[in-house]
Parts: sequence; structure tokens; C-alpha cells
Amino acid sequence: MKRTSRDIRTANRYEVLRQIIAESPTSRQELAAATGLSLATVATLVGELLELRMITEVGFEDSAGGRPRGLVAVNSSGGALIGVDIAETYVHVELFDLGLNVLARAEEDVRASESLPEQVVGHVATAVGSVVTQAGIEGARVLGVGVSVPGQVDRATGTSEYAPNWDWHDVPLLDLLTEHIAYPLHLDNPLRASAVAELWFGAARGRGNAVVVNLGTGVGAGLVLGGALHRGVSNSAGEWGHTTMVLDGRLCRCGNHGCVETYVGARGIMLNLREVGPDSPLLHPDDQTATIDALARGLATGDPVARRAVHETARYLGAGVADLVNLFNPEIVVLSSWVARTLGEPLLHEVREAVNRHALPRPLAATEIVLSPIPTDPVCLGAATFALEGALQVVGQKNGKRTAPPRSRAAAPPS
Amino acid sequence: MKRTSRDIRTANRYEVLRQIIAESPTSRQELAAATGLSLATVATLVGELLELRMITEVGFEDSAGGRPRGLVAVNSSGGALIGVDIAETYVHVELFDLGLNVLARAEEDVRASESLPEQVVGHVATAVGSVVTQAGIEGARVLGVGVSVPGQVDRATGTSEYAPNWDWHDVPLLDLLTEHIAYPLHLDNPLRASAVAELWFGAARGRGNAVVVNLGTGVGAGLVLGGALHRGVSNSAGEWGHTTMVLDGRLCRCGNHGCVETYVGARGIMLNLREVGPDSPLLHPDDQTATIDALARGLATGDPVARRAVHETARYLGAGVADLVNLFNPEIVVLSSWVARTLGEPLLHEVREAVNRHALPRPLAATEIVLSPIPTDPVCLGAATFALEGALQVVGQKNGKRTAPPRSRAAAPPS
DNA sequence: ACACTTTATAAAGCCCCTTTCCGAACCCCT
DNA sequence: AGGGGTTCGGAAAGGGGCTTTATAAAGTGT
Repeated sequence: MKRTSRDIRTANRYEVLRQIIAESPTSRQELAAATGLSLATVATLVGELLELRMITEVGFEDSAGGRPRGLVAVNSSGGALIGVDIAETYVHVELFDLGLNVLARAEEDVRASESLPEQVVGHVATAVGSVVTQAGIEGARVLGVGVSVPGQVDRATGTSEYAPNWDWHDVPLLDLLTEHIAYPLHLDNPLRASAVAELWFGAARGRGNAVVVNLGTGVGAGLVLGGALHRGVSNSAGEWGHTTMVLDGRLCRCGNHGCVETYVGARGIMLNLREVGPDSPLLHPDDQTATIDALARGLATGDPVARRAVHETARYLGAGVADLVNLFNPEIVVLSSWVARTLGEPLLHEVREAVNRHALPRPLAATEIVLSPIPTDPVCLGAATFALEGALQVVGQKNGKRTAPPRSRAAAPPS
Repeated sequence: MKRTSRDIRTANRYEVLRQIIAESPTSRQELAAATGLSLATVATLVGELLELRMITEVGFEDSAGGRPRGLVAVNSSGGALIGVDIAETYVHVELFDLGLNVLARAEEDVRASESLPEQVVGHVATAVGSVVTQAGIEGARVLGVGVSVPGQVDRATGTSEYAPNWDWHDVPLLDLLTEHIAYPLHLDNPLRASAVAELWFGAARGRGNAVVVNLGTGVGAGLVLGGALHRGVSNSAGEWGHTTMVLDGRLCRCGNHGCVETYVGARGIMLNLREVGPDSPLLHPDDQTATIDALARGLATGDPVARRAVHETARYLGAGVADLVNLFNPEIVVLSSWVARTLGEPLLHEVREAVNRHALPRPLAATEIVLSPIPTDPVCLGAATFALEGALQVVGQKNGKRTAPPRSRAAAPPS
């Protein structure tokens, strides 16, 4: 709320590092041109990052006759970031170097019976331990762990205020995790994680206004407004999945009727498929992943039922995305998460058509709709990005009276 | 996009003046407490405003034993602001002093046959001339004119990109107005005008995140995000009225089906009324205002048809507002414009109930829903506020190379 | 070698906010 | 009436940021 010149510095630091990660190696000149900052400012920021060992100098580049440009690149061995994607049926953990390349992965299955926070936290702890040993990183090099948990998250207290799949209410997740994980922790939800991933490394890079539409089992929108993530007043902005699209429509697990999620979430798509082809072999009644995969294969082979099901889904999704376009007037809408990745171009194509029909001309003209270009799990990447942001945040505060870091605490190892 | 420390200064200047207008007279101490700024900063900002003659010193106040506090107040005679509300059937103009008190009003009827831009501009020019002479202000004292025109507005070029009611396309409205009006002009649309009015003087004051829902003939949402108006990338954010609420629902004038506007706009309410009471005497088929007025009276007298019609409307409106709450997670939702004012508390009550049913608990808990407390035409007030912001903007740039002011041009009088 | 070009760093200047200090203004008490 | 205490308001100093300008460093070309 209260802006200070320090915020400018932080934003610039982000911007410069972002640029270096995106285009490594690069010169100070390029950075200045890309960020719009002066050479001097870039130089000092680069100096800071060098100091932090997050980047290194990696040689020189010819410069039409003068002193050669010094090149800097991400220092891959300067630290590691861990992203944790907690989902309904699995815990997925990835360890990244500072270039945000995956160095190690671990996945734990979460059975339906394991709905207790302690059980889930156990899986997280195991997986985090696993990636650290896999990568052979000393603990000190881990700059932070970002954790994404579904539902509503209160970052101030580090609690999972509500997680629909396990019916968690006010679970002090950060405290539980702190007992097992001795690195700085950052908690948020998948919506915001994938939005941040797009903002730093994906299709929303350099865009001031973007909407990241998450199509998975759950559905939501990550909002980038004015160049930064919009969280709303209680960190629950973007709950697009439970927005009404058809008044008195399909029953949603949230208790309402006609929510967007019931038409374009994985379960909703299954219903759409059933409606256009009740006996279709594509339908695996109890397996979302299998059904969506089958649907994708059906599209590839020209199965008419698959085509109709996707067309129908796109009709709903297009209307919903058009709503977002009208409301936010973004530069870009990114379709992300596994359903979008699986159905890919055919879905995108149909959605664009539907949006063209529904959105108002002026906002429509300014908006691009694309699939997420991020090849790995965007939630892990985004969670790791939260950790990266956290690590950069710390730079700002000089030694001495440091304001309490925003609830990302480097806990002492369990005694 | 690019933030500079100057923006901080501008925001603080706004904040201080806002506070003075809200609570006049007031002391520097109070201002510092209210804005969170240091006494010194407040003092310099107050100094600036005094220099500009926008405020004056108006005496002293006792201070528990020490030196008395100097009091400052808005300098009513320090200038005038004009707000112009162009609507489908009328042009409404108000002239304000710097305390945003109405000094003069003028209204021109626009007949259905007068859809040419030149005709509308003629009405505006007449009304503006009228309020200036009514108020007996010398022209030099008019600090600016804010103009609100329905539809999509391009502020960069000063054109009305699209106005649905008159089917205007790319009308260079600012150029046309400049020929008749010799004061600095600021163009935008009613959505943003009323949002700014709430932000400065209404229910959104001091709130970082607010949604101003406009219920009139047309419907839209003004968005205040992060303490400032959210415009989107092409100044058309907030087009909530053409968001789909019922897929394949009622036909909208925009060509789509099931838009929010067709259920909660004035015409939509008339349809709701017809559905619950086809023969109701409340219905004036060709007169929106008369119908809504009758509906309000019906509510007051306990007419069951009126009650049911409003209940039905609130059902739609509640679902729509719940969507906004879920998406934006605002601190406050303000219901504004004439339909909301006319139906008042009964509507508010029903809407709250409906929102409670539809919104997710966490965003819901953080959100307040209120009627606009602004007693006059919020669009005029908001338009005038644009002019005020424009006048304050100019302070920033010292003499010398001033960057071109953002398309608010003080034109030479017609030669 | 010397001039010229280009890069990187250092210095100076400006803007913004805050903290600190001190004179001014007023109260109350003696 | 004259001090002491209290509070206000302005000026100065300090810290953080960014930019422009100057200077040093490192090349190329003649």
C-alpha cells in the first residue's frame, strides 16, 4: 500500500535478474536497453547480483572497435531453489539451479486416505530431502523453498485457510513444514504460482497486464496487473473457477450451481464429453487424466466425438475467457496447467474463435491468447520463483534493523 | 509501467489534498496521521498546495498547551472544476469549487434524433458556458473540464472509440470539444468517472482494492486495484456488463446472449419485472426511469410484485457481484449510479444475501458491500475529479522541458 | 605510438522521504 | 511580568534511488 523508493529498487532488481535468466549470457548494455534503466543503475544492480554470487562474469564480447562488453550469466552453482507442488493426488518437488533449470525431481503419491496435514507434510519432507540428496547440493546452498498448496492461503500466518480437496481449515502448514525443512519457506497457491512463473519466464514476461488461466482439476485465474501479481486484500483474488457462468447450471463441489469449473475443469470436460457422446470409449469415468489424454488422442485422429466435446468445452471456456478479457483488458491471456497442455493447439484454436464471438471489440483487439510456453510443471517453477523473489528481497535490507521478512522464515533445524 | 520516485510524490500529493477536501479545515498533524507520511513531508506538500492557492491557512487550533496548530482548508475561490456527464438522453454539467461543492448546474436534453457528434458537442459547449456564467467565474479560474462519454474511450488520441447508443466509431471528441471549450480537457467514460469519485470522495476512500458497480441503463464495474484506477492495457477494463452470466440467455444489445446487463441493467430489471408480473402497473414499457421509480415506490408500499422483481434482480446481481468478489477480492464493493440509488437499501439487502450464497468464504469475509454515499451525480463528480488530478499533475513538472501533458490540452480560444 | 571508440566505474546532482534539531508560539505557574 | 514546559513548524542533515557527466580502462586502426 505504502510505496517507497525501495520498492522501485526491488522491482528493478527483479527485472534485471529476470532478463539475465532469460538471456544468459548478456551484457550490461543489453540489460539497460531491455529494462529502460540507465547504464549506471544496471551496473550497480549487476554488481549486487555478482556480490550475491547469483550471477558471474563469463567473458567478453566484441564491441565494434571499443572496449569489449563484459558478459554476465546466471551462476548455476550459486544456489538452488526448490518448488513444491502439492496437489490432490501427488506431491511434486523440483530442485532448480538459479537459471531455473531442473536439477532433480521427486514425486510422491498421496493416497485418498492420506488427508491429514501431517501425512501430506511428511510426503513433502521426504521429497524435498530426496531432491537435495539427488542433486548433491549442500544444504547451505538452498536459497529457499516455495510451496504451493491448493485453496485459500493466508501468507501472513502461513496457514492453509481452506483446502477443498482435503477439507482443511486453518491448517498451520508453514509451522508444520518448518519442523521438517530448514530452509526459508514461502507459501502460496497454484494459481499465483503459475502466474508468477509466466510473469518471470513465460508468456507474460514484460507484460504489464496478463491473465493466466489455469485449467486443471480446479480452475482459476492468476492476475498480473500493473506489472505485478494482484493478490487482492486477503490473498484470494483470481478465484475464477467459482464464478457463475450458467445461472442455476451444473452443481459444483463448492455448493453453487453453474460455476465455470463445472464446465471447463477436468471434471466438467468429462461431463461435456458424456453429453456429446454418452457411450464414447474416450470416457474413463473415474480417471480425469486418462480421459483428457484420450480426448487429445481423439482430436489427433479426428474422432468426431472428441471434436464436438472440445468444441463444446471451448464454447464455455471462450465465454469465460471473454469475460476476463472484458473485465481486465489484459495484453495477454495464457492458458496453463495440465488440461491446457494436453489438449493444446486444437483447444486454443477453438477458444480463440469463441472469444472472438463473445468479447467486446476494443479489449479483444488488445489481447493475445496463447498456450503456456513453459515446458515443465509451471506450479513447481512458480513456487521456486517465490523462493527466488524471497532471496532477492533479503538483499534490500542492510544489516541492522531488518524488518521481519514476510513470514518466510529460515528455521533452525529440528533440534 | 516505469515507476519513478516522482510517482510517489504525485500519489502523496493526491492523498494529502484528498484528505484536506474530506476534512476541511484540518491541521498538518492530522494529515500526517491520516496519510502515514512524516510531518516534514506533509509540510512541504501543504506548502506546495498553498503556493498553488488550492488551499489556504484559516486560523489556528488549540494544542494542549503548546504552540497552536495551523489550520488549512480548501480554498473555495482558488479555482473551479467542471464535470460533464454525457449520457444517452442528456448532457449534465456541474461546476465545482475546489471543495467539490456544486456551484452551478446545467442540463441539456439530447433528443434521439441528435446523434451526431457535433450536435452532442454543441450541447456540451452550451451547458459549460452556462455553468461558467451562472457561477460568475472568470474563465482563468477554471482549472479543467472532465468529460465522461459512454463506451470505449481512447485517452491517447482523445477519441470516442465506440459509443453504443449513438453508434459512434472513432469520433475525435476531444478535438471537437477543443473548438468550443478553452479549458484543459480530460476525457474518459462513466465507469471510471464514478470509480474515481468513490476513490476520492466516496466509499472507496483509503481503500486499496475496491470495485464500483455501476447500475444504470448500462452496467459496468470501475476497478480500483492497488490504490489506483485500473484501466487495463487499452483503457477498457471493467466492462462487466457484457460478461456472460447465463450462457445462451437473454439477447443483449451487444449481440451476445446472457450478458449481465440484460439481467441487472435498467432494461433487464424491466424484463425481470415483466416475468414476475406481466400485468403489473409498475411497468412503464417505454420509460426506464418511470419503471424503476415505480418499482422503488412499490417496494416502499410492500407491493409483492415489486418485491419479487427486486428479489429476482438481486439474484442475478448477487451472483454477478459474487463473481467480482471472487475474482478481485476487494475490500469493498460500491453500488452506484441511478438504479442503485433509486432502489436503495432494499436492493442492497437482497444483494448482500445473494452474494453470501454465491461467493467463496474467504474473499467474502474481506468484502463489504455498500451503496454509494455520494449524493450528487457521481459521474459529474468523477469527471471533475479527473480535471482535478490533471491540475495537480502539472505541479510535478518544473518549468523547462516539460513532457507533453497526457493529452489534456489547454487550447487557445477559437480565434 | 597515437587517436579514436566503446565500455565500466566513479562523482555529482536531483528527487523523495525521514529524522533531528531549533526557533517560535503559547500555556501555566510563580 | 517573567521563566519553564509543551507543542508546532520549518530548516538541515541523512539515506536511498536514479540519471547525467566525467574519467579510467581496454580495445581497434592508422
